[in-house]
Amino acid sequence: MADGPTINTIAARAGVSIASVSRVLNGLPTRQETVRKVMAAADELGYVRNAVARSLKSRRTHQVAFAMADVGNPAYLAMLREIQPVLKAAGYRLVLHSTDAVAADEIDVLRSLGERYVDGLIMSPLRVTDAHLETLAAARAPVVIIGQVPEGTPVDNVRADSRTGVRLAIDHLYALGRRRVAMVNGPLDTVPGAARGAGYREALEAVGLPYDEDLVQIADFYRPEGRRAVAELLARRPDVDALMCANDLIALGALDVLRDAGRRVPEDVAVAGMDDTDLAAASWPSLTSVSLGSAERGRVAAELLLERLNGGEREPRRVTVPPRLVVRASTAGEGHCAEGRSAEGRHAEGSGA
Amino acid sequence: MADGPTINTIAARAGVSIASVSRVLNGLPTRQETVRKVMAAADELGYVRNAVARSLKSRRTHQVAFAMADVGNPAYLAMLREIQPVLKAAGYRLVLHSTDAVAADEIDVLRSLGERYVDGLIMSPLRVTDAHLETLAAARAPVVIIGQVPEGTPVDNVRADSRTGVRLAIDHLYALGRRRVAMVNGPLDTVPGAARGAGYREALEAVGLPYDEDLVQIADFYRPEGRRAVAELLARRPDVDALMCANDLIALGALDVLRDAGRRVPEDVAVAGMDDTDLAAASWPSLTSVSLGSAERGRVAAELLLERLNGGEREPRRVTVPPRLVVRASTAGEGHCAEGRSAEGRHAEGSGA
DNA sequence: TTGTATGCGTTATCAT
DNA sequence: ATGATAACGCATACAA
Repeated sequence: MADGPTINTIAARAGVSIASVSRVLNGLPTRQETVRKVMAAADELGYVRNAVARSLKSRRTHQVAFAMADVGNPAYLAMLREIQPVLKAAGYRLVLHSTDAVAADEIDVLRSLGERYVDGLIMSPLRVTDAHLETLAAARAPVVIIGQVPEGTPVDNVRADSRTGVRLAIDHLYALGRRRVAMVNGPLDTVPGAARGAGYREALEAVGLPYDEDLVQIADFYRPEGRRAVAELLARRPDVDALMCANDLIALGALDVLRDAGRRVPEDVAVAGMDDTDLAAASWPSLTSVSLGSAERGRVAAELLLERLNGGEREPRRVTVPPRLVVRASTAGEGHCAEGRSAEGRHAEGSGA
Repeated sequence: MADGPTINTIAARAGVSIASVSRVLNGLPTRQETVRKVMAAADELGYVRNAVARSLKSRRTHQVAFAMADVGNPAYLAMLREIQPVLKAAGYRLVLHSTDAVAADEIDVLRSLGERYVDGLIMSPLRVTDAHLETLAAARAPVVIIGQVPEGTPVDNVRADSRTGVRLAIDHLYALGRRRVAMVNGPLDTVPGAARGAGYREALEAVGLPYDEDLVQIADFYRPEGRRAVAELLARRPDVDALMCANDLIALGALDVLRDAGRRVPEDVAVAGMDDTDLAAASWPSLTSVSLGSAERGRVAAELLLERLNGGEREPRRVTVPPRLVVRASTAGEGHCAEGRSAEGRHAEGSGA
């Protein structure tokens, strides 16, 4: 852990100037003999370039930040899994921020771009406030937002379409013959909650089912909340034959309650979730879920950012990633584990003994 | 995104020297009037300290790297979830590396410490080779290894004890009256596989059960592999009444197969996993699992690193985190969802609409 | 081809 | 209390 050698050390050792050392290290045209001497000295001394000094000079850190609301959230992790390799391949390091969905923290991250420790930022805020937009406009580095931003905001923007996502699921349930399709939605004052609620109404209308307030139940986006909500719903409307849940955790809660109540899934009640997290494939019965393309959104965001880092200025771009319905046992019915059994062998075991 | 102001800009604006600006910004004793002028100028210009220049001068980046084998692995994520807040609280940023468990990549990360873009590193390698140890010895920044390193390696080291972990589970199964306890282990040439195999033999001996080779089946640490292995095992030994699985994914595969075979869990066959990932609580029946303290190992590693970053030199320390058995429905029996229903409401929903 | 000298934005030492 | 100035390690314009 002793102090490492610098180009000065090498220059002295090789008997050349620091300029020559720098040139050799950067592959600029140099006499063979000099190259040899420098490389030899560098090797012997175990020289490694100082990234900080290099950044100060070049004004590039080759670091990119990703600010997620919560490291523990599977949806963000799906993004992270895609973002990481894209950045790595392009020679960028990833700096991770967890903001706990606190607006002030998110704004701090935006401001901190002025410190110039990263070349750009990918951020996925839960909701975008005016303060966000203000800071965003003054951001000192390129930013890509995963989520909803108002029209005209001068940043690249990657969004999901959960509204259409809900429609996909409802169409599917309807096609299976379900006619009393309830919605267990998240809080309506959240962006996802509002969009999913709207999708539900639209979808019912599209298939010609009446909208019945009795069939809508609000739950926070957690499993215990899902249990509570579905229990209430069942008490009020024991005749439901399908549950559209606003995310996988709520859906898992629904499965718990239905099981306890002796309702078979999917025979008596079909259940669909959203987000298509790892948990959907792990549950039993495995859970039909609407993928909102978290992974793809992450990948696209990373690509947009890289484009801007390399290419420089261009018009802000907006990309919407289409949802996709992943049908599993909780709605399909034939052979509970039909799907959900294919490609989930991706998690290697890593704990030491 | 214009070029930000520097202390020179501020000095000019405030009519003082850059030295005074720096002093004010760092809270060193300065005349009130000067402070006022500098702060005013800084505010108006929206000044933000350049972290790169600062690092070059101070030789501290306030960044720490965490190198995990696979961003997708829940065990590493559990570590990350704990590491992140600890570092954040101490004013450090987190740089994430995913090495895909490739030794060469891990060694690259160790070498890259010479670039001085981080002040320290937490690394969790799948296995530690001689090349690792060599590079480790020459590392240019403090390193904490999560995993097994040979006695005498000059780094802080946090380890799990999966051997004892297996014993906990076997004791539990024995106490429940199970007498034909099979082991579905990972490959024996991996560190975890070897340790868990040893734990199994030990545990059997401790409770007075004979070791029967027929009851041991090897599977890779994935769910489909778990299915394959358990199917073979059942064909060979239909009389097993308990399965000790080397990780949760294998255990989930076991549940699949047992269900298809019409064996009730836990009445006919009890199943235990390892790692206590999120999946264990999501499955049905919920899965009894041995926690190897991934979260705590992460936290301890972060604390050890911080200690060294603040305190400077001291003897390398070694911490072993004890395992803990988390009993759920797959072995407990009374009311399938008794446990596993408590505290898994932690994942907020984050996907935009 | 090579060396000298300057600047990147800070912090810190030294005079004043 | 403040200002001029020298590093920190590197890249490069310019001179030789």
